[in-house]
Amino acid sequence: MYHDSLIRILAARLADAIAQVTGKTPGEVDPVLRPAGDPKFGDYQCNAAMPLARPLRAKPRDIAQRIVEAARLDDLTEPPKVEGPGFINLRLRREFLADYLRSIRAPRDEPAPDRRGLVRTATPETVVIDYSSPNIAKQMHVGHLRSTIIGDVFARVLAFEGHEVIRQNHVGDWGTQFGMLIMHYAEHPIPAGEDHDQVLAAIENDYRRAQQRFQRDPAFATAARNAVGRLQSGDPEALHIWQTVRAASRRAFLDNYHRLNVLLTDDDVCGESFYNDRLAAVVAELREKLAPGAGAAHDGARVECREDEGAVCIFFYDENGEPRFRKPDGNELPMIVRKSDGAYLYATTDLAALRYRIKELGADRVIYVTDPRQKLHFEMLFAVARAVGWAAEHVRLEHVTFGSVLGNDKRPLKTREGENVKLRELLDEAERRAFELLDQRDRAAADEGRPTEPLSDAEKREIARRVGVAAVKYADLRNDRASDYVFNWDRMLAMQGNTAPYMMYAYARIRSIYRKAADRFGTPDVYAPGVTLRLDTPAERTLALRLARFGETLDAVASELAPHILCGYLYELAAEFMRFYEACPVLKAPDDDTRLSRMRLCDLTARTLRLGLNLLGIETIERM
RNA sequence: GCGCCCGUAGCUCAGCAGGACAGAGCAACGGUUUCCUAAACCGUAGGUCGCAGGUUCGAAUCCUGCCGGGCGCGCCA
Repeated sequence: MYHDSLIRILAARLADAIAQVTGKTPGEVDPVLRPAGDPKFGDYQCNAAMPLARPLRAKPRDIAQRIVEAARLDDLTEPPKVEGPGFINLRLRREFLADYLRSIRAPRDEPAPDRRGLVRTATPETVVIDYSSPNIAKQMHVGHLRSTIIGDVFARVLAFEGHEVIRQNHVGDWGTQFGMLIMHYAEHPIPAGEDHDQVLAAIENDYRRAQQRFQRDPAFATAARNAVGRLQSGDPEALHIWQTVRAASRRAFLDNYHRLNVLLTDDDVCGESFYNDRLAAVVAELREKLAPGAGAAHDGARVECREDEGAVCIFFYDENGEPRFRKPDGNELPMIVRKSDGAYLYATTDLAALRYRIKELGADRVIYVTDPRQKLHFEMLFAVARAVGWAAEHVRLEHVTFGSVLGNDKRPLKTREGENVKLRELLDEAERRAFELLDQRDRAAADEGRPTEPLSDAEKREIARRVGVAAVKYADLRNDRASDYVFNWDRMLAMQGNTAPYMMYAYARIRSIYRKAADRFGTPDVYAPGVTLRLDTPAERTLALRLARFGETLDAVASELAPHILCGYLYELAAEFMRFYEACPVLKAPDDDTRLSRMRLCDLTARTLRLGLNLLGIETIERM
């Protein structure tokens, strides 16, 4: 059994050797082990020798040679080669690779769901992830897409690694804007109906009308401001309207989440209103613990809470006593936690939320998935949480940002009318296009006289549904989350290259092989003890190596919170499977042993694709 | 003004804890179907890594400056 990732097994051996050469302990040295830049150099390369040349006063190639001589690698690799300026090139032995993969047991011998041989972390943490967070009384649009699906991948991956994940959907369900809506619905009926998204669209429309009236009708504006106060003091009519609007909004959100195949449920909703009755206490605590002079000094830096121009503010100073944040006029910039009129702000709510997450939910780590414009806000928020003592040193606070979705004009994606593209319209369009493509494909096959497995209309609709959603999500996740990306229908649903359908197709091909195998050979047990992996051809070996790297890939995805690394891996895996598929007949393999070996490689590939795609929140399909 | 982010092939993007000639997909051109789904596979062509310096045995990657684009900066969220 191998519980460690391939790269860690190799790195440990090399660290021992480098320690011998340098006279340090293995824990002190970095083997600088990387996947080989070019397959002709091997599978991995160790770049540790070059930087050692100066301190050891020796030629890098000589050092490399000494490392190679000290390293005990013969059970894992072919004899290492020292090449170029001092690279140590490593090529894994076929037997080791086969052995490593054989330690992945049959699904029936693993606890469900399939972990594909990967063990849970030895140091589980409680991780709160704040993501999606739409505002009520408005439909979800592309602006919510990234936070929702990126945050969802974090939730899935960290839970898979064995952490306790608590999802928090911090919906915007409180604020002055609801005064307008309350006044509007005092005079008009609140929309209702079966189609939750349509109901919410109608509410959003009413909201916009109310906003317009707010602008030009001073009496209405005053009434709306008063309505906020009525809502806060628990006036039954105001409360009823607010609750109805909130419930309608949440129903529509849940429909969207379900369709997007994200994990968020109604239980994960913990909106701004949840913190209302905690705000006063939070401000009181800040005033007490961060009173000027009370000085919870943190490595010289200082955070203090005091009144300024009638507002309760928090000021930040660095170790030299200089303000950490400044306004354009050069004066210091505080975080305001209570306005001069006594009202609280979203900064106050966020402070209450962070306190709740650490002190009551027991978070060791809090991850916020929002756009980068809020960077300054979170910098302040985290500084306060540290200074006031809510976040102990071991608690990690992270603001994870993502870029914008752009249209072809390189401006944030809008409809022709200049509105945000609604999530629902986006998914409808994706499904429609996927269905059309399926039809085209079948017609083309018929024209060329190629046989196809006939699909019923219901099957086609289901395939189009899953492919459409998968294509939208994958097209987003495959990009580095920090960078903006240009949204393009044709590219996304072209379904060639690095797209979800490509990987789903690879998966469907494997399932098809297994269906045919069952017809011809019964159901062979490819995980039986006698079945060995024969990695005789280059295509088989390449595929096997990729399969063996799944563990180290997931480690990287989790530690860098980078879904696109998983996308890249799955694309390489699918592409290498496609090459294997062309080069190595499975059902018509030359002999029984080879056939079973290849079928097992196929199943390992299918399991890896399915697990990997599921971690991205994408469902596989048996046929397409 | 201060701070942060971005600039890699015609297009869309990887690579950026420094490492061997800068990778992929799309588009272009050419090829593959008696064989497990051609939503596939193989091949050709295409780049002064925004510009200029610096550090280094070695820079797309680190540092500085400049050019171009975006974002943030007190009672909104």
